[in-house]
Amino acid sequence: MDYLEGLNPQQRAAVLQTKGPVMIIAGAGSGKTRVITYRVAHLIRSGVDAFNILILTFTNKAAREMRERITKVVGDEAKNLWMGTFHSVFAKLLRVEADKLGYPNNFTIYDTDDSKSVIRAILKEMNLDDKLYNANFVYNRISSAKNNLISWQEYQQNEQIQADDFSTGRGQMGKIYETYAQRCYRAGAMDFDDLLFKTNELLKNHAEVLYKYQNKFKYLMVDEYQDTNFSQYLIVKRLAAINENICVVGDDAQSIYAFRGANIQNILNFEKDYPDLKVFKLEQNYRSTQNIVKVANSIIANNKEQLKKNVFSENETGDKIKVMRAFSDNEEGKMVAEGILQDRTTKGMKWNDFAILYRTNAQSRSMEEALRKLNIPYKIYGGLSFYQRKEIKDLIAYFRLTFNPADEEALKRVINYPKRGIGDTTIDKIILSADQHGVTTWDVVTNPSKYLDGRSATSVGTFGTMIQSFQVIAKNLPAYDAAMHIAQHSGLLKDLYEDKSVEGLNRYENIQELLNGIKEFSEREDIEEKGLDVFMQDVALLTNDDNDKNPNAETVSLMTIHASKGLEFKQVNVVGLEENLFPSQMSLNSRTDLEEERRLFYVAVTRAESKLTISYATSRFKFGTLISCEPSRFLDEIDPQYLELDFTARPAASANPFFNDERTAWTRNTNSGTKGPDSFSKPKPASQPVKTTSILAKAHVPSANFAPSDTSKLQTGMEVEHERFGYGKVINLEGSAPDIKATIFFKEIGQKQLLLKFAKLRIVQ
DNA sequence: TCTAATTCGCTTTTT
DNA sequence: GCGAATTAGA
Repeated sequence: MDYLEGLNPQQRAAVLQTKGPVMIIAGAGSGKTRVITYRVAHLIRSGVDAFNILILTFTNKAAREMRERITKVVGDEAKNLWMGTFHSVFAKLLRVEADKLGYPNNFTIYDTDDSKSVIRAILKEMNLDDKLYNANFVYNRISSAKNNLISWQEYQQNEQIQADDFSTGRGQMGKIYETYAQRCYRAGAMDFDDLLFKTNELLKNHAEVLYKYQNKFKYLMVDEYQDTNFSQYLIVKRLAAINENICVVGDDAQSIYAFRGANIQNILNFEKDYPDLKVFKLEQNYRSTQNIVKVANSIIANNKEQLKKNVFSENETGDKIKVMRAFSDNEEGKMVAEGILQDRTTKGMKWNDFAILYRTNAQSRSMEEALRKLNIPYKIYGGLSFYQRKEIKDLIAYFRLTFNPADEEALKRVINYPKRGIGDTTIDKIILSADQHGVTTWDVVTNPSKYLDGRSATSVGTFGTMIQSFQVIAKNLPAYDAAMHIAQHSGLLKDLYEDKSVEGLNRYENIQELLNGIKEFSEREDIEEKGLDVFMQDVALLTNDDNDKNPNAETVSLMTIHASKGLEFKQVNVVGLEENLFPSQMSLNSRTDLEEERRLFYVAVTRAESKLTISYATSRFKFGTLISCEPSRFLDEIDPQYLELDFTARPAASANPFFNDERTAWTRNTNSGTKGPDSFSKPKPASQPVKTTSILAKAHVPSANFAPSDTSKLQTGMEVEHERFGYGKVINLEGSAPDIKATIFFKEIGQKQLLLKFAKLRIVQ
């Protein structure tokens, strides 16, 4: 029981309460992971069989780390715990029970791209306006229906939903949902939401299955409960119904996934579901300085909807929170990078003590450039995952098709890659025939002469035979050999090998890396079945951090705030505190959305242990144009006594001629700044609307006599006019006709490289 | 059917 | 200002 020492009274009480419904409200940095770890350890030490414990986490990484920590306390017994994300745990369960839902056990998991591609195809077939029925919109609408357990039948029968759709002119939504669901079913595929939706269906309609898992999972724990959606909520509720040994852990202040269906009410209403609920509040923050905790509290105090708690810290007071103003996104990057460099030198810190957090991935660019200039090593988390790269998806599509030949998205992806003369027309015909004859696309591919005409039938038939040969190989060879065989005989490896461009080389290396990964899998000793099919089962649910080759490298971390949840760093920079960026423009229409943004800011701030720096820029590039920005309203909400302002930045004189004094006058300047942030807002002249107008967004208006000149005599130093880019000076010419490339510095937009044969230029002099 | 050029839409976050 | 998707031309 030594693990109980070193826990505070609330933590200890939460660990010891192993029976019945329990809710642990864990403030930021309050030792939540420790409590979960020790609670599980305590369950096992008290005689509960690890096989009877199910722990649901939000990310694979969290599950992995938790398992490691539990292993340290209880040893190898931790291997027997069921632990993972909702999606991975229930995908595993569905693979066992799939036949009860009419699915094959080796069903494919469609990722978001697959789903949207299916939707796009349906919209095309139905001849619907793809502006009104935007694929993203349709996908989100179907996704949110599924997350609320509304089937396509219920969707079509629900008067409220129908009225909504008709009022926006999208009366076909129900039909699209129906077709989408049937298409997925025909392809033996489930999308991300189906993994939860179908689990509910299974538990609801098959009493014996429900009973089996209720008795298997006698103890349930759910981490990050504030981020669960209705579908997840009901799975948990159903599984816990007999024993009611259910423990949820979360923090309503850190609920940041409502946009994808998470329902904060799940945590706020938990008490209603379980009247004899025991609630434990962990309020002491062990992570951050008092100033950081107080700033966080003053931010979240602006939210109306929240559970009462008092997060406090007994750590040192710490530095005040520094607020920096920059004049552009690039300058913001420079200030952040210089600050990091300086602190590392003067305080003797390591690069991985620092993190830069931002609202949107697009912001990483200016940060990266600044870090690179100062030779600071950094790593970007998030962004395009390894498994989302085109070449990886291509090879995996071959694997998918091998094990589930009904998988239409995989078929569409590779039937003509590498090129085998099977064009769009033929592919459309395959899908159409499948529809008309009520068979799968695979039936068409394997009986081409029955459904298709001469020439295309031959090439399709050859493709089908090839996939059939892969099926034999995959059945008889270990994962790595099978994968290698498919990569070679599909022609994919050769195709990439022959591409000698930099990107091509990269793609080839990525394929090698995937194959290496499969090889490692083949050689693992803790897995008995080592077929490629077993490897494939997890692939769709893997994310970027599951492929982190060097997690302990000494680098500065760059990531979105969402990705930073659960992490901590000695020093944190939160950047881009601007209206329409943070809070995001999308959030400004409703209180609930705005409150979610505020919780996001709360999450960002509470990642910091000893030093927090916040910054904003008064102008930044967005969609390739420069816009001016106002400081975020969140800055005004912070209690100013904890802040220290750094408004020393001056616009660089030569960097951009369009930063004139008139612009800088818009924003607060140094003299009022140092006294205290009575307001970060710009003075707003009544007559002149200055709201985020794009000062350079307007296109260049060509002069009246604009006509492209003969550019064959163009020389360095000449002044030219471009139809859209405006006036500029030629600073370099390279290459030989007709491929002469000109480097031109345009007054309004800066340097550009143009190919003379394409560019329409008028020579001014 | 394939390739290259052009247009489009995008930037909120992700299992 | 980028990558995907669409379109035009061979």
